[in-house]
Amino acid sequence: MSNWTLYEGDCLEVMRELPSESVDAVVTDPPYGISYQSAWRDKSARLPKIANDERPFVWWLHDAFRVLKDGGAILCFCRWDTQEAFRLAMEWAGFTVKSQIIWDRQGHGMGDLKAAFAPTHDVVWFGVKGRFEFPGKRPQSVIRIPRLSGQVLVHPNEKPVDLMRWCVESVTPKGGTVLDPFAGSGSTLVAAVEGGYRAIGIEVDPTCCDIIRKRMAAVQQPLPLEK
Amino acid sequence: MSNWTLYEGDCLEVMRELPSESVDAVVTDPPYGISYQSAWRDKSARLPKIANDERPFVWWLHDAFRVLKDGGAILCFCRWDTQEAFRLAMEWAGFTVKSQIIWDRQGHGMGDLKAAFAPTHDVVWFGVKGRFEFPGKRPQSVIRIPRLSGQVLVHPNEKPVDLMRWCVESVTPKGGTVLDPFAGSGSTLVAAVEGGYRAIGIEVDPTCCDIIRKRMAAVQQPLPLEK
DNA sequence: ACTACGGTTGAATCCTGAA
DNA sequence: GTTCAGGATTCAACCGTAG
Repeated sequence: MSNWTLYEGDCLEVMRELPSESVDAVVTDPPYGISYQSAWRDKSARLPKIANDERPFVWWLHDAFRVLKDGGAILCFCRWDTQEAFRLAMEWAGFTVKSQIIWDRQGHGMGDLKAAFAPTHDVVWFGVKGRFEFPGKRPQSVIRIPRLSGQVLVHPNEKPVDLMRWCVESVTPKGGTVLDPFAGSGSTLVAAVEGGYRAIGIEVDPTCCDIIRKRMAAVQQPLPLEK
Repeated sequence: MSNWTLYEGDCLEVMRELPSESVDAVVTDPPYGISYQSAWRDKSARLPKIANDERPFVWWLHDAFRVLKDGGAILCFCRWDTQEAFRLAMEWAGFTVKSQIIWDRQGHGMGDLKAAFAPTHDVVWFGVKGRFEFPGKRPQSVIRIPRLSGQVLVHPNEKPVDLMRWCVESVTPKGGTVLDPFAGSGSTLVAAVEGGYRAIGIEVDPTCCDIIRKRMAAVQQPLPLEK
């Protein structure tokens, strides 16, 4: 039996079916706007980008709270200018937001070249349900891992596995279950399963799902041979 | 004639008297609104409470906007959990908040040891009035400078001069005027004057003012002798 | 009286870097 | 090495007051 599951479907619908208090941690990178189903596919289809398409997609947080065990944790990626929406929604969903974590990715995109600092970081909110305790050493609020370069990307928003491993290991009890409702390129699942955790992923885009299954097949190679 | 001025008094009263559009940059570290008092050891050894620290102290922002030249910038330090108050108030005062900057100070205090990441960063909001342009290279959003330890003067939160120099140089035109309405230990003034800028400081605490004057006297040593 | 709540006090926690 | 102080804290315990 496999220690990971991928649901191909809308995360709101899938999460509704997941049992309460069944996962130890939620680690995810939700979309910001209405093109959340697949920013990637939209891009290749050359849909025009709407300037104010920055509506944070927070509706999964309610079920995320229900599905999480008491004493469990959530790590939610966001951008500096949408962070407050996610922080508020997390609180409203029942989480206690305990920390702002900074992913110092050391490389930047463009932004406003004239009048804005080159953004080399992303924000990750850390929230808890009930009384949480770190499974290991207390981690620090800044994590410095270079972002993936454009050429190795299989997904526009792909996170380094090292980063996701740090996330998972920081907040999940050994062997626990990690849920990523926006699996995307699957880095969270790879990191979790490689680290000996159980993983549940949800992804609506079929192309992404194919990529995830391919990546996970490689991970599933006999673990003892690795490392 | 000196290239720096220190006003000993309440920043709201002093700023009211400053002429409009007279400074190129505001760089400051206001009371966070966390009612902080270090409670290590016994009561008698405690440092004095920071004035105006009960709630986020944002009332200076209105005059800060007026006093700033068009095209000028503001850098405002805050903590992750009070940052939103300052961002909102900056926008209300007229600034356009362009960037969130992270000071990775690489050392942390205590916080919630069980259920919060060790906070090793502070947030700095970057706002502009009108059309701003960086005087030099476009800076990045994460600045990594170790915090001071041990040699604290009076404030529990003295900033490294290197950090303030980076702040001042990033946003102030060469030889411009920098205003710090919460001069505190005076690091901003030291950094500005050392860098060939003009500096205006305001500080309400007489002890802090003495320390600032002492530090600035050292800075005023013939500059050519310094490195 | 007994609980409920708000405000204040001090103990305790762990990691880092200086001694 | 090894000890030790110190840290933009949080939490529990303890009041006093109010309902």
